Amino acid sequence: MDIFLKTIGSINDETRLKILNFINQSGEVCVCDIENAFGMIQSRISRHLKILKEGGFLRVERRGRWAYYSIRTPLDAFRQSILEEVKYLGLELPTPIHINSKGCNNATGI
Amino acid sequence: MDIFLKTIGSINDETRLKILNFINQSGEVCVCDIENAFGMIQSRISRHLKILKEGGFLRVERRGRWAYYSIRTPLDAFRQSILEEVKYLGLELPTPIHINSKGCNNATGI
DNA sequence: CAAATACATCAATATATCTTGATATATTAA
DNA sequence: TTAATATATCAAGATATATTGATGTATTTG
Repeated sequence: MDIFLKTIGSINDETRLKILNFINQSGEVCVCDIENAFGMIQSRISRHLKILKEGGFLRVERRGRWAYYSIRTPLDAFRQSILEEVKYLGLELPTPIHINSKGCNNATGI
Repeated sequence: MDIFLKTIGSINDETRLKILNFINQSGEVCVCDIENAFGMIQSRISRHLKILKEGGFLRVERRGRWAYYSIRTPLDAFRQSILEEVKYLGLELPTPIHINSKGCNNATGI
């Protein structure tokens, strides 16, 4: 029950749906990629990623100073069906930005 | 997107999950059935039913002074998968009460 | 080592959602 | 018609969640 509510709660937010969709279509991205793509401050993105991770949708891998987020695999059927549903919501993906004012340019991972 | 969030929001609450599960296993029930079964005040149940209805899970049919709620049919695949998932959460169903202090005893509809 | 980068977390505020009690509406029964 | 029942809705307070800006931590670079 608690896990279910955590999962549901994690997708009960427009920003997180967009982030989830973005990662689903991008593959592996680091926090600053999302930060740049969405034009939102880092703490906000970081918090949403944590919630999506705790909702069971994402995995993180730290490499150097970057944290790479991607869709967790294997993903159970229920979360897969959610991902599919989200995919067809017609959410506009932010235009991918590959170079950042600060130096992060790991838009597609590595 | 708005519809999706409304659907997700409607199941993002423990009480509503229990009500949804209860209706799913009971068939057609009136508000006072749920009120009695869960021991919650009427306005609370009524509000949750409205939210579940707006989330696309329920339909209502008014007959006389009763409002009978049941799972909406046909139900799209996504909401069906949610119902299935909820079904296996191990939520304890309240013991069905058929006779009420006030007079409602329509526990199983009709 | 010192500075910079990438990310996480915290505290404060804003916003949304839930619960309760009161009230409104409609239907039926007396 | 009056009273009672079943349900819906509203207003107020309580609780939860989101956003921001500040700070903390680890890693890399010079």
